[in-house]
Amino acid sequence: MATIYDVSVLAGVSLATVSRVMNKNAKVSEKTAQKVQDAMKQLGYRPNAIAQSLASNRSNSVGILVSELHGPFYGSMMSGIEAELRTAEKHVIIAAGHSEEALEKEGIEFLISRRCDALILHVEAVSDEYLVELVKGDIPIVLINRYIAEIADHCISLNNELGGYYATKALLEKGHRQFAYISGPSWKMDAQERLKGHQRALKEFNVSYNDALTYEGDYQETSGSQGTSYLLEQSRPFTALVCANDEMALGAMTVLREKGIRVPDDISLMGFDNIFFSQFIHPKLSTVDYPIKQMGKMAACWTLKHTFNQAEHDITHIFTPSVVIRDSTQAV
Amino acid sequence: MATIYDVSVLAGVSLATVSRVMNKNAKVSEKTAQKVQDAMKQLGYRPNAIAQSLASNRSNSVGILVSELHGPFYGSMMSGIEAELRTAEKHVIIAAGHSEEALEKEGIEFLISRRCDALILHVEAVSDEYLVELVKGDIPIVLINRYIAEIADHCISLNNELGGYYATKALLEKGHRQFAYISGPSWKMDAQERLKGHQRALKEFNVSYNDALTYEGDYQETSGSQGTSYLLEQSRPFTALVCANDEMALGAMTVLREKGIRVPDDISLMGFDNIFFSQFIHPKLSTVDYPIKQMGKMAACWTLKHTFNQAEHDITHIFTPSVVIRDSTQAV
DNA sequence: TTGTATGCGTTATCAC
DNA sequence: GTGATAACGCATACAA
Repeated sequence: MATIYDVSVLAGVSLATVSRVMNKNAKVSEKTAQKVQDAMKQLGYRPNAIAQSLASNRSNSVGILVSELHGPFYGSMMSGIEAELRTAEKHVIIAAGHSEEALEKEGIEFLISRRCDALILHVEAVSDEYLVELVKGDIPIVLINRYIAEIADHCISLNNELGGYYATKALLEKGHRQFAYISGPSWKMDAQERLKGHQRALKEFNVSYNDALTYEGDYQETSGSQGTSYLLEQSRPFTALVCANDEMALGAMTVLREKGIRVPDDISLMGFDNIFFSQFIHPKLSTVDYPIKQMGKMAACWTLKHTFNQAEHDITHIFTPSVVIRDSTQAV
Repeated sequence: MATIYDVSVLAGVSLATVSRVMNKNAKVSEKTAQKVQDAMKQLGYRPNAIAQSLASNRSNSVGILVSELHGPFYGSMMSGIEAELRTAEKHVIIAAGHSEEALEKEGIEFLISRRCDALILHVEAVSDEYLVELVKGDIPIVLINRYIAEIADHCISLNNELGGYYATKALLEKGHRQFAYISGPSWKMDAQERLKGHQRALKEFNVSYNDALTYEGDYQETSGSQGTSYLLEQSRPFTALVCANDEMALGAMTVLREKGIRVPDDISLMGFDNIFFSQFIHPKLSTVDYPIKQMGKMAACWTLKHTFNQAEHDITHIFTPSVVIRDSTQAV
């Protein structure tokens, strides 16, 4: 693979000059520039980004850590980030943390070791302290879907508690008083918050929260199905089933249908996230909108502002969820 | 950020020794090794992967190019690749090509410039010639979902034509004789192949292919909806609707339901890909299984074999699709 | 077993 | 405007 040196020889100029025409950061005469361009083309020269990074101490890339590479949620997030960064001619480097502390740390190490100019992290397993410490380092870091007071200006998050509150309140206002709830993993902050919001809404309407009608899922379809089966077996009647995310709501819907329970006639079903598919399933799922794509975009803007000094971006740190009522809920 | 030099000074040894204990590739006495480890810990030393790459000419990472970062198809593919590579302690660098020639080339350039040790490409817009040429370069490249005869051993692909054939044949065997078809973008190879398979099956059963009952979609839900509306307007009856992928089938299902047309009672619906969601929608979608996750895994194995000399992997180059009959199809 | 010296492909700071 | 040349942080052949 041709190097800058080869180009300089062929063009009959110095290394420095070749570098200059590549980066257009200094005056080079029209004539020599042309010679260099020709030489580059002739050799099929491609700059070695690794060497560039080492020498310049910047890589024009931002690292992204997500829990999983699949799934509608992370997909939207990655797309939102990438789209914004691409317009700024920055690249993304993606790693997966799999919601495990060791892997999340390893992923972060990897991204730092690759000398990303900034990091966008969706982490769930590492501690607040670790993150606070990390942020003190010399590489700009922004957290997505996580709020830590001490480093609030590094956080782009959704008010999950409010979302949980809205979801349940919407049902309460439709007259529902008997609730079942399928939560996310209790160790995940967002799952906790959403449940808290659910409970707050219940309290506000003087409906007692029933622990026996709460099931802890893992945010996947299958656990939504299992949870629903479990809840139905409790033989305590409920008219509304709130799920902590759309995937589990989908699993729930499948089981309800199998058991001949009609949605929303017999049971109203509420999801969370508003993943793209939720509007295509039947009945169309009522849910809470999580503007993850915009948040990804915002995180990308944050990095542009803090790393690449594009000061024109206004950053929204906390996003507010909104209820989307479709066909899976009705008044009781 | 501490460098290897700082560590060597603190530990009172040479640069080379520090390098040795990092890479464990040469004998170092227990004692000095310990000193070095301590120094590294004390300084919070992290090796600079960029510098390592430059010096050693390998990066322990493989580059992946996908069309989009979102969507169930690419999500599964990326996950499959990453899972396999992680067990081999290799990292993954992902870029998006957005099915546009310029962006795909740019993405490839990026990955090469980052000195990935190998590339796994899902490209749709670049030409065969370009790829053949690319493969001649010094970096190992494997293509996923694309078959080019000249470089067949670099391809991991599905027999899309056969999939299309199976899909339609399954319906024909159930007695259907009036078909409508929603295809993918006609410039995409896999869309062409699937359509060909569809036509072959029809021919085999002496059913004439009707151009007026074919709609070209873009593989997205929305186009499935649009296509279905269009086909219905043709007022030429059909009992079976074959979609070139599951997302479009989902869009189709939504429209059919809105128009009061029952699936499968009035119209049988067939998808393609067997995305995870297809088993959770109602009625459960009959489809053609595209083992994209395993194919991703296989592509990863290919790179391990060709780049990192892990010869133990047996590579399957062409995967065979299989029909999955669920609830959206029935005999006529 | 350990140290020295050189090179990897660029950028950037000087001079001229 | 252009050309030497010293970094950048590490790996590695060669010595010791």
